[in-house]
Amino acid sequence: METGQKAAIGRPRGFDTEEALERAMRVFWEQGYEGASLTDLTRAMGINRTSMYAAFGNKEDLFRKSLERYTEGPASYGARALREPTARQVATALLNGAVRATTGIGSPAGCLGVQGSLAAGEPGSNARDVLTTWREEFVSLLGDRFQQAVDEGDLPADADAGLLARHLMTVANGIAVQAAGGITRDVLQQVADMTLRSWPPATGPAQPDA
Amino acid sequence: METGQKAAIGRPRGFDTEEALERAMRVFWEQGYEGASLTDLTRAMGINRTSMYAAFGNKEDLFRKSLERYTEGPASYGARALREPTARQVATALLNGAVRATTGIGSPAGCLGVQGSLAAGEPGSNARDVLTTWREEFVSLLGDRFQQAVDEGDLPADADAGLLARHLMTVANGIAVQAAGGITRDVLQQVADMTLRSWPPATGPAQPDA
DNA sequence: CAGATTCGGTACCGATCGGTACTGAAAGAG
DNA sequence: CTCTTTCAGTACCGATCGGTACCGAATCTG
Repeated sequence: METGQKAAIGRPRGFDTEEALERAMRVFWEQGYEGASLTDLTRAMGINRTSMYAAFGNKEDLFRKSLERYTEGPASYGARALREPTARQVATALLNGAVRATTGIGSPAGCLGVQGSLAAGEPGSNARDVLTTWREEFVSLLGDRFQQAVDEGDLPADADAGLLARHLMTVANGIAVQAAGGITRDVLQQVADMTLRSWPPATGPAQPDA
Repeated sequence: METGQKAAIGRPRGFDTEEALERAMRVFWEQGYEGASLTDLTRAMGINRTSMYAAFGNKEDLFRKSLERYTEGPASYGARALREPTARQVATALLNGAVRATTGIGSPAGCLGVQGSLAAGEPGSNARDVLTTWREEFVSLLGDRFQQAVDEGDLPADADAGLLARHLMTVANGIAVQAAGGITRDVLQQVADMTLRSWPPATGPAQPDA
């Protein structure tokens, strides 16, 4: 109904839904779910409240759709990374992509999937849970990809695919936090390079102290 | 005035300031600055609004004081880590401390210094900046500590102390994000161990692909 | 054209936001 | 005791929150 076949009858919509969603996404990205008011959102979208509710449902729906757009836009490096031919290339593409996406010159600093809502009061708890699920789904896919690499002999047979995925996600999310704090792209790229230089890290028992 | 010499005249305060601050800290920790309403805070503190304003100033002051208490309480592992005798022990204490603090059984999941406010609207921008400064101050201290290790020969002469500090902070903050998403202590400890197993990572040119 | 449908805009809903004036009681000094 | 100070509580402030009823205008079908 909202985005199905375009209704043949009635006055057509006077604004570009995709353009409006793009602008809403950026507000959520910059200010988080709770920090983005309807006034902030509709002002950035260039439409009024009524049109927003008619086109997107409510604030929570708008947030979900913004996250979808974010996934297919600024965060599409994640899906691309999963399709890289080797585990090392997957890791490299993921961290490089995270650095680029969280420090884009024309985009808000940080990652919508992290700073959109980490902790929230009751009215924002749904948005927080949506983001948690969003992150965990990616970790799961990443773990599957690394397990495939183990099965193919691309990673050592005793490698813990899930742990490698969790480790990489931890660094990627850490990069997002640094970026939100204003750390520059070149510094974060050095952090990513440093992580990748010792990747895959050993999964076995701890190495003795140097 | 607020916490100086106890005024000899007038009715004495009917609640424990430290206890009330501890409870406020936990609310900010769980719900973030914007997600914690005055009603949430005062209800948890067991006092009414008037008493809170008289004792702590306003919501922003209460947040700052909660962060101070957090620094000296749940986050005191940071200062302790800086006093470890070797750079490796500093890194180990920091990551192990982060894992423990963000997954404490009786405490909210995650780190107040991260999820307290990463992105915010205008009314919460001060709190966000306070936390950014808080994190950056620690990175600075950590960098100083590693530079000292370089000077002492505890780290290689060509090691980039600032970058090592940034890298470690990135992992620590990433751990906090995972913890906020409900990831368990043992998994995060494995992530920390994995990071420490290849620490200090090489600072030089990238190693060739395996 | 007539009729149906949706547009964008205003004005408003009850609830909650952070913050404060006011009040009567409690506890100090003298 | 009186006087002063601060307590804790209620009730309220204007502003803003997310969300909606209503409107005239615009644009479709037939």
